[in-house]
Amino acid sequence: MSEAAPARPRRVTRRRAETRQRLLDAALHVFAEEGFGRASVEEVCERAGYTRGAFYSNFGSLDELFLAMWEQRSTAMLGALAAALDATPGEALVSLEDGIDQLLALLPLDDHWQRVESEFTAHALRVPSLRAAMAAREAQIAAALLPFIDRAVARVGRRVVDREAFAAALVAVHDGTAIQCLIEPDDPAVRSRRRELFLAVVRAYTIAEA
Amino acid sequence: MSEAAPARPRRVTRRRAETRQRLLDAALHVFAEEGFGRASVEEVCERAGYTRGAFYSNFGSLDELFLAMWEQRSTAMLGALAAALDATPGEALVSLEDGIDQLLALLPLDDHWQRVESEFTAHALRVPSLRAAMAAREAQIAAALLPFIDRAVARVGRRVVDREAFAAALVAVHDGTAIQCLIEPDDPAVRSRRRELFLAVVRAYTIAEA
DNA sequence: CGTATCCGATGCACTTCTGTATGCAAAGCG
DNA sequence: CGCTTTGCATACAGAAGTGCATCGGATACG
Repeated sequence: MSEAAPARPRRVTRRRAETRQRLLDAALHVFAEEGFGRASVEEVCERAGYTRGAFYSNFGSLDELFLAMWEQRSTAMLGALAAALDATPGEALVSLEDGIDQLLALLPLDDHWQRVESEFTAHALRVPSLRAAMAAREAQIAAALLPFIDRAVARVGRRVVDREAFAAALVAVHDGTAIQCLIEPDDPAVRSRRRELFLAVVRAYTIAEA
Repeated sequence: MSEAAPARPRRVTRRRAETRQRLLDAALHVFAEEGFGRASVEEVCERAGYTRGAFYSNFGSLDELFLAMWEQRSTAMLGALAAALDATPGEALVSLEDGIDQLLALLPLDDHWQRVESEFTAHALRVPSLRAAMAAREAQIAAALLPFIDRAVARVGRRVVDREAFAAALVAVHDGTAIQCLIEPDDPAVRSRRRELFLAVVRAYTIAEA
């Protein structure tokens, strides 16, 4: 499932894993500061405290590194989502508004990540193999999200009509409003409009349970 | 309002204007193909049929060129919008669905521009001066859109409740779904879900006139 | 037409990045 | 405890880009 191993995937020693992780962490910062397009292997390594030898021993290219980064991020996000849902007391019904607020709290709007991801998305659209990888991953995430959506919607006493369409709508609204929040981070109206839009979408794509 | 003049703004001769325009046109293609981050002055010049001398005589940097490009684009878009506004036959009532279809037809989803703009947006978020310029321009566009929205909504027999919020929601939905359309350009379901989402938003932010 | 002024080409010195090939220390294994 | 494998540093050769300074042909203009 995962990407083809970089060079020689002989074993995954502890040392190697740590180096990999530091490179990944450094890369996020470099991408955020310089932009994904202007980032160089050199700078990522320097920031991580390694040389290019370490990089090419762990990844084949910056693209490959990014895909690894994305997998980490998305699995972590799914994990957090699962944890949050499990933590909520069983069947307690919540108001729709409260449910939305809880959902929005789960989407942290990390500036760095948001910027990097949108930039990489644009980049991936240009490279067929990357686009395919991204679409596949996207589908995987959406599939993993569906059961959560059902549960969350049930908690506010509603039922989803078309799950696929609803999931796509949520993603679109999230992406679109996230950009606005980043452009004008200090305007509270942007945030409240974001909330309102989420509310409207949930109302439109679900119906109140009897 | 516009940026500081590139190098020496002595005169705007015909020759100079043409060179400028060719550089701008070439840049759009290069940005679209290579990505804004990976594009080089060199390649833009080569594609335009000039050397770097011409470039630095007209622009101070790629950023500066892009801002010029953006101003051109957005003013052209506003012009087209105004033209469409004037061209629509007076008061003929249309069904909501037809209205949405007409709206979607007006948003051509130009691949090149869409990609370039989203990438540049991410880039601009990193540079305060660029972000300010972008926010200002964005506000200007939104203001220009408002009258169009009012008229369009009136034509489908409805009335907007909160115009600002509605405009922001439309932009967010447009941005979010545009990305999805670019990621999976061949999936018709994506397009129809886009239409459905627009419908839902219009229904949520407007009320039927008596 | 003649000439003063532009405009872009050309050449250059410099920096940055790439990818690989080789070497060496440390970690794993019998 | 010695030997093998692993993981990263270092060295190297070269490609590509940058920004400037200078020059000559083109252009506008009286």
